[in-house]
Amino acid sequence: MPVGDKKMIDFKKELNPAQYEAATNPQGPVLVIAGAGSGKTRTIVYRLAWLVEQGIPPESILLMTFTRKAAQEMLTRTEQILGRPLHGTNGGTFHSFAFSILRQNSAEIGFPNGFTLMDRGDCEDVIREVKSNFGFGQKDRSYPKKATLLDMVTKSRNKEVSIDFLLNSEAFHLACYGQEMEQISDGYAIYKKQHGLMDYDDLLFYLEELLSKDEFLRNSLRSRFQYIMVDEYQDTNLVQARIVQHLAGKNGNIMAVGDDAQSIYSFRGADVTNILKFPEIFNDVKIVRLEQNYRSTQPILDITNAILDGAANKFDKKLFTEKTWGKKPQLMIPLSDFSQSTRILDRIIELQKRHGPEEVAVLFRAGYQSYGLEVALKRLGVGYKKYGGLKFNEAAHIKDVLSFLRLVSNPADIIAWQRCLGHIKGVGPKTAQKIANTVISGDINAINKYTQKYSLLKDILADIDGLREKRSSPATSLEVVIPLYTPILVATYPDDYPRREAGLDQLLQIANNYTDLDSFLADMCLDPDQHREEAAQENVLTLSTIHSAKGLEWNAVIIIDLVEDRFPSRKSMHKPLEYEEERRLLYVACTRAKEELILSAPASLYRKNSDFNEPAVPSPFIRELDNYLFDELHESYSGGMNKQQIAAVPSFDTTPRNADSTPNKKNSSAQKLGHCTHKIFGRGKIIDKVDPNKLKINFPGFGVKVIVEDFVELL
DNA sequence: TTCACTTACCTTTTT
DNA sequence: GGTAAGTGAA
Ligand SMILES: Nc1ncnc2c1ncn2[C@@H]1O[C@H](COP(=O)(O)OP(=O)(O)OP(=O)(O)O)[C@@H](O)[C@H]1O
Repeated sequence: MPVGDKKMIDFKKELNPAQYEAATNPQGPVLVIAGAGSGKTRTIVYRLAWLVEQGIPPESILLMTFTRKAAQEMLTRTEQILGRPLHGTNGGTFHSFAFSILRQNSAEIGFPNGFTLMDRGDCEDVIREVKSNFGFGQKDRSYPKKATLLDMVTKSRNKEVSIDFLLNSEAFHLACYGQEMEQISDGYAIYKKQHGLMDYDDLLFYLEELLSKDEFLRNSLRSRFQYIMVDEYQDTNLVQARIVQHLAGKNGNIMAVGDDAQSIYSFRGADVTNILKFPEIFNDVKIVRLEQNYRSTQPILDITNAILDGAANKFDKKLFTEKTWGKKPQLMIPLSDFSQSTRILDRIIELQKRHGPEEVAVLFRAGYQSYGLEVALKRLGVGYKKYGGLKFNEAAHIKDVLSFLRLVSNPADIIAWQRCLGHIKGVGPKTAQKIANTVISGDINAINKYTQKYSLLKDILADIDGLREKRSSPATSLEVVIPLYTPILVATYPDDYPRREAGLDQLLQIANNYTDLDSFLADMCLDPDQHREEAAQENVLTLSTIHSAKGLEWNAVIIIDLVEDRFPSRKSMHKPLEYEEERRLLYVACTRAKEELILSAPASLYRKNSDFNEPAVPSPFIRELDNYLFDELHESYSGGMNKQQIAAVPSFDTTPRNADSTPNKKNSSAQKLGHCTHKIFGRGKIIDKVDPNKLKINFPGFGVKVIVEDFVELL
């Protein structure tokens, strides 16, 4: 018997009793609902290992996660535990799973010639096309932009509410466009269908359609996937939950895992009621709660609990840890976002010495917030990998090249035609469409007329036809397309083309991993992060958006730009539901830390329009925390970081100021508002009181500023 | 219809 | 200070 290197796993030793119960009871529906760091992911991994040890065929296991990377890591982890490879287990996202099923059954859902997946930019292009075909918003600058329109269209789809309802509930200022948006939405759907295109939402809805109408397929998938596990269930949307029901059945061997306090994707239609109602939807659900946090030290847990305590709807999480030791989190107040980069850089280097380069991460709300730090890191030669933010395959030159390959696979893809042909001199969107229609119709004479007029067109068409006939691999195809495209690249980006050429090389590297063109093209949408892995250096610092950091952990975590307007983002400030989601986002961020947590709230932000540093207020989530939860460090004008002198700095008091300590709004027109002084701008004249606690002040030499009143001293 | 120029408006988060 | 959309000449 080839027992060989097979390890014996002591499940009882590796798991606590609740985890053990969840991992080793595979029959029937199970819900694991528990706080951050309580070992939910670990439970899934051990369940996988346990199933395989019991002799369950790996290919009868389906693992759904929120990124492919997460799935991959869990499978790798399982292999390590088992001490042998795991073949045939299906792990991925709902979207990638849906794609794999749909491409084999495309005719059944009305795509007899297959379909092409669109990324965000393609969808926006279609929206623009549809909008202008309707003639909506012509010459009207205030008309919602294509990005906004697409947001509303997909959000109404994901939340499964009408556009009117959506606008009334969360974008009231757009409510007057409801009728036209409804039309755009319909037009968008028709356009996609006509041109063999699908967006991310279509994958899910068509899969649902297929599962509900094709009983044979449903049953065969059900018997194929006997054991289903879904991670991060709090961030699934309604249609995903229905897909799970189709696949598992109400009595199926389904394990859902999640934490309602970590729901951070409602902006794209995720609905936390999925996890809360799970016990009602499935039969005889075994509910497992985990209460021990194995990740973080007590002081970090204290601050994360305090962040949740401020939530409008309380979470009943009582996490405890045995790591009762540990450093208090630090709140750093650099003088500006500019100096934040250097101060943080100092800390990174110090932390990496103690924890190792890979055990340090910098997290932020939005991708652009790390730009300053990235410049500083590059200057010092500190390696890093970045997750989140701008996507490699959304860069114009990558999309250009890919659009050639898309035409090989789907000639009906007008959006791709427009990209390809748009670079020919004298050809714009309209001509491109005409040419495309001619090519599709196969009218040789008409095609020849065009190729005579546009010499480049001849080469393009010949290459596309050639590649289609030879059924060339993705890499071979790129090797044909890139030389064709390079002159265009050089002409379009005269100062920038070397960098972009390098990007095309990287694309070629990725293409080498594929034999099938359609899989390659789909994965460029479904797994937009793989180029990062491709180029990633080992054992380096991580920079990541918080969304992309979900489920991960590091010894030391730094969160930057924790100031009002940036975190929470300005748009969420006045929308209670979004505001609460921002709070959970901060909770997710802080709970990534095992031993050290540093929060940074620069005292001023550089504003491009005024070309000045304007004072910034720490995030309300920070202001509302009790001071004993963290140590506060302020950057002095000489550059060092000092423990705060309580009296010398403004207090971040959340309680409204006493009315008599500030000028009275009621009489502001009649009454003199007086003067004040500010740390940076000096003495100024108060012009007006705006918001509940902000003042409009004219500082001689600096101009008019709006400043939170805590930051000025009234005279 | 295309393209180069001008102007308005912001810059979440992701499959 | 960068993109997206409108303007007007060719
Ligand atoms: N029973 C246990 N014994 C030892 N370590 C554990 C145990 N359970 C979990 N851990 C460790 O705690 C850390 C957090 O676990 P895990 O990532 O599974 O938590 P999680 O609940 O998925 O967290 P999150 O919701 O934040 O993603 C990991 O380092 C894991 O190895």
